[in-house]
Amino acid sequence: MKALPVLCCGPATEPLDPDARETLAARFRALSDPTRVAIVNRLASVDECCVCDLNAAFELSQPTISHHLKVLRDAGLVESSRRGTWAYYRLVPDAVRELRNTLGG
Amino acid sequence: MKALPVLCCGPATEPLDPDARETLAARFRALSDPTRVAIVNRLASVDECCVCDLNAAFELSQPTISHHLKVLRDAGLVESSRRGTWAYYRLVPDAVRELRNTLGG
DNA sequence: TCCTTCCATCGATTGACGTCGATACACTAT
DNA sequence: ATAGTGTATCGACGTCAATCGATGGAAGGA
Repeated sequence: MKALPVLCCGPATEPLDPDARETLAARFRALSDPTRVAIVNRLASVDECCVCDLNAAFELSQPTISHHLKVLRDAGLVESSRRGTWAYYRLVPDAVRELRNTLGG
Repeated sequence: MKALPVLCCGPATEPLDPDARETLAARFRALSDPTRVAIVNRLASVDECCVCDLNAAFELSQPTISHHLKVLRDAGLVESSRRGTWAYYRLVPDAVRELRNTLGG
């Protein structure tokens, strides 16, 4: 996912071309679900988290959690790595920071 | 719409209760559409805007624009006032700032 | 009063999303 | 090999959202 230097909603914002609108909307959409907000929130306080812990933490089926993680991955908000049998997910701080910056400085 | 002091995604975040998850997700969902991002972006640079201008600016039907404005209104991101025949929409800067703050300081 | 303009709402349709069970895949241990 | 566990993907279902045409309502002008 490319960097997104343009602002959308803060002071001194410049007009957005259709591409930028789509990109921004896609990123906000990744956070438009309560479960995904909660996942990101949890990752923000934990640095790294096993999927099995997330499965236990949210009263949702394992495929549903896996789906939400994929949405967050596709949005570039989280990244994963397998170590042995387990998959660990981390937040991508730069992605969150970029998203915050698009809301104005 | 109430204030939302809790952080969701930044450093030193605290766990979110289900209510906060819903509220945050609802606000992000309001920005999960390219047209709504563009509307907010436009309002951020203009201070006030007539609906008729928005209807002209986006190649969508008048009911569709009205629908998006209602979504943004319900999310507390914009507010409107009628003067004569025309309706004027403004950004609610505090709402945007709050949203930015939930992404971390 | 009647007509026109601007905006909001209604009803319908189409497409996208959240959820789950079933299944497939990867790794470990026996 | 075989069994078992942790994760990802698939297919399907129900629900919600985006869009439009049609309609309603408010304000102003002839």
